Amino acid sequence: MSREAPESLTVAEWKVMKIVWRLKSCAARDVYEEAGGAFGWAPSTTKTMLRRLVDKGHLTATPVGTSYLYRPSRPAWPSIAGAADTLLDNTVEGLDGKLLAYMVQRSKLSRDDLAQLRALIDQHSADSTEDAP
Amino acid sequence: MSREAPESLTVAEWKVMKIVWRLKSCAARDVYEEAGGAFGWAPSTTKTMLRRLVDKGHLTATPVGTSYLYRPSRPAWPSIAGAADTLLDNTVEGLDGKLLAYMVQRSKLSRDDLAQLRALIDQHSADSTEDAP
DNA sequence: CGGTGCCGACGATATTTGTAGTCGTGCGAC
DNA sequence: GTCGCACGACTACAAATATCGTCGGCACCG
Repeated sequence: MSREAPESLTVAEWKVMKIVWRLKSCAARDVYEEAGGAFGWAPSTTKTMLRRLVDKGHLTATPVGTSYLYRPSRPAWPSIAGAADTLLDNTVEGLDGKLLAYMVQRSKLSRDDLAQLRALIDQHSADSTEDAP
Repeated sequence: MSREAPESLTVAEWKVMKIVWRLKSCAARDVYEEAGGAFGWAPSTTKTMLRRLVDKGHLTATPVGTSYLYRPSRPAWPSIAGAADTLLDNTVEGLDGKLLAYMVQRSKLSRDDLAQLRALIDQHSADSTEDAP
């Protein structure tokens, strides 16, 4: 079976991915220095994570000299969307409004984002108004 | 620091909690009958989950006759908000706009919810406009 | 050249999850 | 009264996770 399933990330893996996504492309060192400071991980822990992530196909390692250059095999978005799906799925019926509101508040969206979101909402509102017989 | 933070739920635990949240208050039987049908779990699996959830403090069990009545110790909201926090936290800088947009689309919000969300966004937009230097 | 240090590979464990079987017991049907 | 059945308590156990340590090798310093 082709293993292209989006193999969801574990908590520890997210932490590493977040770093690599931000750095775009980096040496193991970059990652474990940051991870060390941020989560108090031993270098080996981070190395293990990197290895696992490569195994799982989340990261790509390009040999460079004696070492590797790590970079995300795919953009962050699919993973985030996947996590969002899970969240929505876990959300109890009727609480999604509250959830979205909460998230809008917690996240600091740019004005652009807010504008786009509003447009989207307007559009949906229109639709649902029409829907209503 | 004491981590009274709502011991986050595992995937399997969410499934159970979702059922109990919906039923509000129920017998083990109610849960494992539903779980059996929905996820194909053996009754024992569900029972284990219930026990673990009680242990972790997510559920409260009130003795009733020879059995127990299970009910959520806390409303669903805090758990959901916690999951939302995690998601936002895991979200790479700059993708939250997209994330919110995605979620608005995926979730089927009621017109009321949409209206409220829009109001919230308008308010934020106003704020951020003022903020703008 | 010989030593030193860093890198990735791999192995080791402790813990958590997911899934399920078994057992003693009391409730209610005969 | 007795028998079986449903329930909760406990146990089991494999797989996944989270965390590290160690080892062999190569690149560079001196």
